[in-house]
Order: sequence, then C-alpha cells, then structure tokens
Amino acid sequence: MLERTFSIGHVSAVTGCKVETIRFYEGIGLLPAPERTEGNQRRYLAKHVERLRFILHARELGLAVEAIRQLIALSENPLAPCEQVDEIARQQLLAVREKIARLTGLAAELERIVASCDGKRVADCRVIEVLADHSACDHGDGRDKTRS
Amino acid sequence: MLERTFSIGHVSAVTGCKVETIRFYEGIGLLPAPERTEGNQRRYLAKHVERLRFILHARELGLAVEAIRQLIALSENPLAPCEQVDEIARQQLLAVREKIARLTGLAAELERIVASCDGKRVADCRVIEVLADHSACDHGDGRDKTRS
DNA sequence: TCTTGAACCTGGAGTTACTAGAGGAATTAG
DNA sequence: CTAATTCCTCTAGTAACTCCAGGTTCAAGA
Repeated sequence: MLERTFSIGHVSAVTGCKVETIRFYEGIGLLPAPERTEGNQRRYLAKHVERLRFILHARELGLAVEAIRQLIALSENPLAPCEQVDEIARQQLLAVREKIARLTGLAAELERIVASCDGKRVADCRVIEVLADHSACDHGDGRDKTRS
Repeated sequence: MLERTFSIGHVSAVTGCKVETIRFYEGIGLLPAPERTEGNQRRYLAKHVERLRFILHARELGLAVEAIRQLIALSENPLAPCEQVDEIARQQLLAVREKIARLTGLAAELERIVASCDGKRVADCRVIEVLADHSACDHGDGRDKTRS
C-alpha cells in the first residue's frame, strides 16, 4: 500500500517551518530529497516530517547546522559509540551557559546605563557618555565578538 | 599646532579592533573617513579613536549597527530630547533579558538531554530520541527563530 | 471538462556583521 | 637604499536563512 504524502506547504503548516527553509534544508543536505510528482512538485512522507522536526528542535536548542549534520550521520549508524552524540550535547550546554553568563553581565551594565539617564536633552544624558567610556565597566577581555 | 595622527594599524592595536573592521565601519558610515597621507593611507585623530571605542563598546553590549548609527546621530545633536537615547538602551535591556530567559530554558533542556545518555551505542542513546521528540519539552511557541 | 487562483518550481540576490584573500603601492627601520 | 612591514582597494566568503521574479502545476468549482 502507498504511504500518505504531503505537499511542501502542508509540511510547512504542520511544522511551522517556512517553505523556503524546508527547501533550504534539502539543499544543504539535512533533509533528504523527497519524491516528486509528474509535475515536479515535492511529495513528503511521514519520515521527512520527523526528520524536519528533529532539525527544528535541534536548531531551537542552538545547535549549528554542522552539529545537526553530525548527529544525523550518527543516528543513522546505531552501532557507533554514543560518546560523540553526548559530546555534542555537552558542548552545546557549555556554550549556552557561557552565553547566559555573558548576557547577565551585559544586562547589569545596561541597567546601570538606563538608570543613569535623568536629563532632558542629549547634552545632559549620560547614556552616550557611559557608552563612550569603556573604562566605566569591567567585563571580560573585550576580545569577544558577542556572537549569538 | 597639528594634532597627533595614528595609522590604521596603530588604532587597531590600541582598540583591539581588526584593521578590516575599522575600514568596514568607515564603509558603512559609522566611523568618519579620516584624512589621508599623500600616499593614500588613513591618518586618524584622537576623536576617531574615541568614536571607534564607542562603537565597539556598544557592539559588545549587543546593540545593532543600526541602533549605534541612531545613537551617533543623536549624540551629534545635543539639543535633541534624551528620550530616544534612553529608549534604545531600554529596548536593548529588554532584549537581553529575553535572551537570558530563553537560554536558561534551553540550558535546562540540554541538561536533561545530557543526563539521559547512559548507553554505550547510539542505538541505546536517548539524546537523539529526545531531540526528535519535541513534545518532550515545553518552551515557548516554537515560532521563534532563535535569533542572536 | 475547463478555468482560475492558490500553491509550487528554480535561480539568484539580500540580510547582518564582519573576515579573508589577492595583487599591488606606500612607509619605515636598518 | 633596500627589504620588510604595513597599507591600499576590491572581491568573495561566512551562517542560516529570507525574499523575489518569472514561470509551472495542482485542485476545486462551474
């Protein structure tokens, strides 16, 4: 018996992932290319939807596409050692914790900056001054790129 | 008397900002174009270094280039009302707090995921399973793009 | 069955904030 | 004066999409 198929628009609707993004994931090899109709339109199976959900969830967790690619490769080889999978998750956890620490520092500084505004005109407003004066704060080494 | 000037390499050294990035900021109009030598090399003044520090600090705080551009425009008009300046800082603070909240949720989920790994092989490892099963977690609306 | 409007196709450009490299000219230290 | 270093411009690449144009296909109603 034939399995039920879904158009790209339907997949988009049930996953919340934009049509373009679905095609994009296919293009970069995260999502396998589905069968096509005679008229060249994509027809997805349930397994594609599963895979897409996996990708979306991993992205939400902040995993890079490269990491997801590795995870997929690993998951397709059930006999491989589990360590690498765990390692990816662990590294991600570390990265997230670092981001939180950094952002917490930034929030504190922004709070100080916002609190310092009491003038009516820019000339009396301390925000710009504080921003110009790096020495007024004391976070990290400054070589950081504030990456997402 | 002539003011002291600095080569782009020197400015890079004292600010920690890459040479290419300095030129980039000039290109997008954040940093005014400095005078040039006869041989076409940039010669910066102290005010340029100040401005660059302002930009770098604001970027560290997570401000978008667009926001910095507005701040600069505002700062060059000292009679303008202060509200807009304050507003930018406030919005940034809100954004940072949101990111922290979101990342905290993600960290919790990643902790669960990492803790769930106890198998020796991928087939027994729960990480992939958990990632595939979105329903296992309960954060936000899912329509978020996990933007930086 | 035909028609129309929505959904689909491909290819390419745009986004943000840089970063890297090629190929060549200027500066500076010795 | 020469060699090493620094500088110049321009182009292209990065991540992870997003959007658009111009053209097809599909599905549902008349």
